[in-house]
Amino acid sequence: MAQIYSIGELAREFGVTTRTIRYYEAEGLISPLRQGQRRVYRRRDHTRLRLILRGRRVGFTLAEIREIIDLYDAPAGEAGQLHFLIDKIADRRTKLERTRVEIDLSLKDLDGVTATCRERLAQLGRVSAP
Amino acid sequence: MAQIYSIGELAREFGVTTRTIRYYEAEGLISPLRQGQRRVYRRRDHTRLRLILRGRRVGFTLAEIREIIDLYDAPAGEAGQLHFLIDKIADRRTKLERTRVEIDLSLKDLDGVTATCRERLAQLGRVSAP
DNA sequence: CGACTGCTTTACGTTTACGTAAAGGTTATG
DNA sequence: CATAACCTTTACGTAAACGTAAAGCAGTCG
Repeated sequence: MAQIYSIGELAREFGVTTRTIRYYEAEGLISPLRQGQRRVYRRRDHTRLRLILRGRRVGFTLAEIREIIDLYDAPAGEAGQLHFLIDKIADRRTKLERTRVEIDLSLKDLDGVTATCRERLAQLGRVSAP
Repeated sequence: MAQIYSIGELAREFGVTTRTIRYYEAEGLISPLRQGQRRVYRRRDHTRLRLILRGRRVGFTLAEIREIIDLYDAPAGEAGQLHFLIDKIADRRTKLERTRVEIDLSLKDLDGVTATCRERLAQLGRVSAP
């Protein structure tokens, strides 16, 4: 029952190209198994890719994403490493929360523009078709 | 009382380089006045720059930002243009709202990682210093 | 058997958003 | 008057994140 995927299946599901997925592998973000030449992706790779793409959409660079993944991947080690990871995550949280605030501000900006548009439309209506 | 700024002042205030500001001008995003050779920025340019930088931080490309700015800048014209602008803004809103959702999901992801870290730390504590 | 489909590697190309000199004009300051 | 401290243009360079093309192997369908 162990779900596996080919690179093409993953690409279709997530709406990216196979090039992108191979690139992430080359950058050390995913490590699929192999059956002969072929890449074989497990559930954890699937999850990993989902997290990577989400990270990208919220504005993280691949380097930032990798920093978390790397640390999370091999933290069997010392407490120091774990604390370091926790700190890194706090950094990412801070960035995300800032971005959230900016998004809310941007939404207000856009509302303002829309309002101005509607006013002008109303004016046009009054002038051209009184 | 009309506030004006030099390019250096703007750069310092917003924490960007003058190169960035000149680049935005070359890309048609800002149009400062000139006094001789020198660029002179008014309040509206100041506002414009703030909006551009915010747009960037929330994940818009300069092309997306310009599309709004361009349309907003010269919409004295027809109703069709105004409707087009309103549609574009709706697109941007949609994108922002999606990003917001993804940010919330990412925050949950990060919380999960942190929780795992803390558990492992607790285990380490129990083992190495019982 | 041949053509198609899907995978592989290698490698150069591209876009975006600037960075980084280089070479020079202009205004204030010691 | 020279030397900063600004500004200017021109132009080549760069990092990130892929795109795209070439050339080839492996299974499978008619």
